[in-house]
Amino acid sequence: MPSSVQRKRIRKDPADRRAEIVAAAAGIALTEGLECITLRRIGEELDVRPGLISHYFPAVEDLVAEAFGHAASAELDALIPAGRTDGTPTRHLARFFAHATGQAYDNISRLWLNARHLSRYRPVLSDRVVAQEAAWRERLEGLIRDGVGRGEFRTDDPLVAAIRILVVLDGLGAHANTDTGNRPPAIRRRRQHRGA
Amino acid sequence: MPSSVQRKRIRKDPADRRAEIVAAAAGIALTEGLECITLRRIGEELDVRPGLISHYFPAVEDLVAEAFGHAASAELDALIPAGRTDGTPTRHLARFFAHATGQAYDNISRLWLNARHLSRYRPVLSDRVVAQEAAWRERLEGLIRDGVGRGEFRTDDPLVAAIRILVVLDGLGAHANTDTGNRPPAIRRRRQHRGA
DNA sequence: CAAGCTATTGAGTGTGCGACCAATAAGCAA
DNA sequence: TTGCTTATTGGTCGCACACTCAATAGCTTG
Repeated sequence: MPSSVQRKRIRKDPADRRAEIVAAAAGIALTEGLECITLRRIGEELDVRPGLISHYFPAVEDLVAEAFGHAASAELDALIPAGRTDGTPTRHLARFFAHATGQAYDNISRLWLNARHLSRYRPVLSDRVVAQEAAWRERLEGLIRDGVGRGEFRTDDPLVAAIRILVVLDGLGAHANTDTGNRPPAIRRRRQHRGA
Repeated sequence: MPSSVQRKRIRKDPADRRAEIVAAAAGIALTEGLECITLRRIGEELDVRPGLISHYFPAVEDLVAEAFGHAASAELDALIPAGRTDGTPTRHLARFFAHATGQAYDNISRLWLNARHLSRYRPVLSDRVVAQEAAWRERLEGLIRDGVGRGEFRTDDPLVAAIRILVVLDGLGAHANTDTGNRPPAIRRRRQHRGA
């Protein structure tokens, strides 16, 4: 009868189980950090033996990379929806800045910081990071290009403008783990977008 | 007679030994990363038993923090000398930019990235990072303030200008582990300094 | 209902880590 | 030279990790 002493096995469809593992790992990555993605930790999260995680991901590094990709691309979709049809570019960009400079974005900043550092040791993760960087850049560039087309923004080079925005965002996000909360207002204040 | 099978003990002055340990740890931190600062690794580096490192640093975390502080403050001194008497602020700032955007700075970028991430888990290190951030900010602010006093730069708020520079530098440095080397020239090109 | 496929478990291996401590010997002082 | 202080060693302990694999049991199919 005891639920913990003898647990009933739950046998799931492999695809579902795999997705479940990735989702759990992505959650851990966001809240606790990528190095907390261990066979034991994920197994505990899903109430499953560590060996099962190994079964789906023979090398943990692959799960780490997958988890990062999952979390990062989900966040990107939330930040700048993929198939924008509603709203103006200006409105979308404003939403982007509002979210990306808010406190709720701290976990994402931490994740990027985490992933960029860990990339030093994990080639598979590194590839994912590079891919996500490209995805974010392209999505933002597309938005800016759209705005330029509609006469809402002015810039000679939407790609460079996008990169500049992302660089500043990365620079601000670098302090997500150490910030004591006393940024000068001039830094905290959202920048006006401005041509190249 | 074999040097490795039975090593002659070398007994050093505690202060010297301690400094030696910190220097070795700082070197490892720069080249291999802060998580490679282990009792075994540092002991090997100095050809000494791991227990000795424990003797000087009962908690490894303290050594990690010390090593980071050592490396970071040494780099700051190399970047912007403490007691500037030679050269103009413009020249010093130019030197600063030249060095901080060069490839030789990659190890420093990696170290900052490393430290900022690890700060998430290591409070002692976190304090050091905050302190070094302040030191860098103040040193750069002093340089800018000097330049403003001499009429070489123009800005209403040297502190904000310094922070902006550092934020961009952090943003660029975030990619030290993943960069594939194909940055658009417009991003690579050193920015002109410009008033607030 | 029976049989087979395979998702899941349980148990074990080897590695590297920080921490701890009694024993040892280097160098200084008497 | 002798003796003392203490820097240094060698060994050990417990823990967490990834990875492996034979045994087990849930589900589906005939």
